[in-house]
Amino acid sequence: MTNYVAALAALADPTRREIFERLAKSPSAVGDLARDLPVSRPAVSQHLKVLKSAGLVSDYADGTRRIYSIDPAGIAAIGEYFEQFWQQSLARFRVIASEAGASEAGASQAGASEGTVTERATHSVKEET
Amino acid sequence: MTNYVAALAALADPTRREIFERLAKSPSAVGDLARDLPVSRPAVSQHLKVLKSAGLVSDYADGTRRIYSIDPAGIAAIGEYFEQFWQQSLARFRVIASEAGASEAGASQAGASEGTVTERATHSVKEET
DNA sequence: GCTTACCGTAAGTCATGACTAACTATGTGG
DNA sequence: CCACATAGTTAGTCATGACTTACGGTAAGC
Repeated sequence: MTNYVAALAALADPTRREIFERLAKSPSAVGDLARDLPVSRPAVSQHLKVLKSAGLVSDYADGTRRIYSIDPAGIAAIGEYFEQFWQQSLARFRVIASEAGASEAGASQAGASEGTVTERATHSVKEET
Repeated sequence: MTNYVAALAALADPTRREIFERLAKSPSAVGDLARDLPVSRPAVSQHLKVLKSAGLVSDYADGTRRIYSIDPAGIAAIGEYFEQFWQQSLARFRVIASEAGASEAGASQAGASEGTVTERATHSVKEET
C-alpha cells in the first residue's frame, strides 16, 4: 500500500483521471497525451508528476521522450483501502438488519446492480424483512 | 455503479474521509461527529450532504437528530471502477515483462502487491437481484 | 557545433471549494 | 404554547490547486 491518500487525491481531478485512463489503454509519451487533451503540455507534465508520486503511473526514458504507463501499485493501494471498509460496512449492515428488522434498514438505495464487489454485499446481507 | 466520479471527489477531502471512516466504525449523528472533529457542525453537515449525494452514506431521522451510516453502494461503485483498471494493468504488465525481458521494464516496481487485489478479481460471484 | 524535438520547472493568474457565522426549520418535553 | 435541542441553509471569506506562458535542459539529426 503505497499511499491511498495521494492516490485518491490524484484521481479526484477529471483531467488526471482522463490521463490515467488513457495510459491504462496504452502507454504514451507526454506530447502524445497533450495532443488529444484540452490542456497544454506543461499541464499534462504536472499531472503526470502528481500521478507518479501517488504510485499510479511509472515512466522511462526513450530518447528525449518519456513513456508513461500505469503502475499497479497505486491501484492496489486503493483496493486494499476499500476492502477494509467493505468488511466494516458489511458487519454494520448485518447488525442493523438483524436488530432493527425492517425499521430504517432500507435507507440505502442499492443502486448498484451487478459488479464484483456489490455482489459480495448482496450475497451476505440477505435482508429478508 | 452509482457514480464513481462523485465518490472519488468526495473522499479526496481529508475531513470528509475522516467523517466517512468514523461512520464506518459506528453510525453517528451530526453533532456527535462535529464534537470530535476540528470543524464546525455546519461544515460536517455540508460534508455529509456531499457524501450522501455520492452514495457513500445514508441517513435516517431519529427525533430531531439524523443518524448517518456508510452506504455499501458508493464503495461498490469505486470497487468496480478500479477492478476494471486492475485487469488492464495486469495485462499490460505481463506484456511488458515478457516482451522487454530485462531492458527497462524495472521502471515499475509493483510486484509486491499482487496477492490482495488479485484475489478480488478472481472472486466473480454471481446472483440475481 | 547548431538546430530541432521533446520534456520538466518557475512564476503568476484565476476559479473552485472548504470553512465560519448567522439564520431558519423541525421535533421534543415542560 | 413555549423553551430547548438538533440539524440544514445562506452569504461571505480565504486558501488550495489547475492552468498558461516563458524559460532551461537534454538527446537526436544534419
